[in-house]
Amino acid sequence: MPELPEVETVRKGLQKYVVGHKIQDVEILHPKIFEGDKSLVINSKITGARRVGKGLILDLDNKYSLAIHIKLTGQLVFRDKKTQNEPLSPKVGSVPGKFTHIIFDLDKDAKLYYNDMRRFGWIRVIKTDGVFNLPFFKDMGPEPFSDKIGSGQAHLSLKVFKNIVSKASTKIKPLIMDQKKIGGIGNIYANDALYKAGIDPGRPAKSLTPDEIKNLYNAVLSVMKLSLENGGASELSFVNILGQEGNYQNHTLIYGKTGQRCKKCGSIVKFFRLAGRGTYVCESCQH
DNA sequence: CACTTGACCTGTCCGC
DNA sequence: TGCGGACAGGTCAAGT
Repeated sequence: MPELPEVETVRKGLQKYVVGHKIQDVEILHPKIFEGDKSLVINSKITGARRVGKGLILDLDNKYSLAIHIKLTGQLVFRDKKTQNEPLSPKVGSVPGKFTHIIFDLDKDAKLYYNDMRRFGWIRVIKTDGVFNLPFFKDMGPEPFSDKIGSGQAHLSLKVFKNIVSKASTKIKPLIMDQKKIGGIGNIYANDALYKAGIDPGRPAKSLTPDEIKNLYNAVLSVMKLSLENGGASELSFVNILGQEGNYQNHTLIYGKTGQRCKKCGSIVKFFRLAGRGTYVCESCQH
């Protein structure tokens, strides 16, 4: 579930609360999550928070960076004297908690906790100028909104989107979720965007007409913009930097609505598996 | 090469 | 009440 809007929500929080702090120590409670030598980041100051696709980068003032991926259930929660009384979502519980695996001890009595119930996520120490040598970042496709937010990743303009879609024989849903082709789109927004654009997720990408491509492009931007405005979707474990939930899960168009009636035509929403992923479709609205 | 399946994990939900 | 099994979704590795 953490897709572009969720990860961007975390990035904004890191920028606001964590950037400017110095890392005094790193407590590694679960070694698998933290890759690299923690002594390379201790006593350095955090100078910036970037996002590339669904990945995060904390830049330090010593030419090193922390690359972070929260995968499905990762949480980054900041606490200091001012924020320690802010209510935490039940999805966090307490910090440190049962699923706290990494604790960054920051200056000014602040801490940044990394929680991850399923432990799929990772934090890597890497040289700042080597971030894009990591395959995950190197292979990231162009992104929606990168002209306005993000880190200078190539921009997914309509022209670029058309070029990607019109050439691919892959089914349209797995295509737009392929991070190498387009950065940031995951299952929730792929489902909602295809529904909004009235396109069958199983259509071969190159069968889409220019109008359909344009509609889908606008639908992707629209659902993600709404989610950004709502602080992301908190279906599973997602919370922002203060441990608070987003609200897009209450605005999904078709994601998670199996058996309910389509808001456009009243047909029953169907669920099936496409390329291994849960897929929701209104068969009378999506062609 | 494209595509599918399994692995990584654990909480939640459903049926019996 | 409890137990087994399916399921959730991001990415990578391995298999077809």
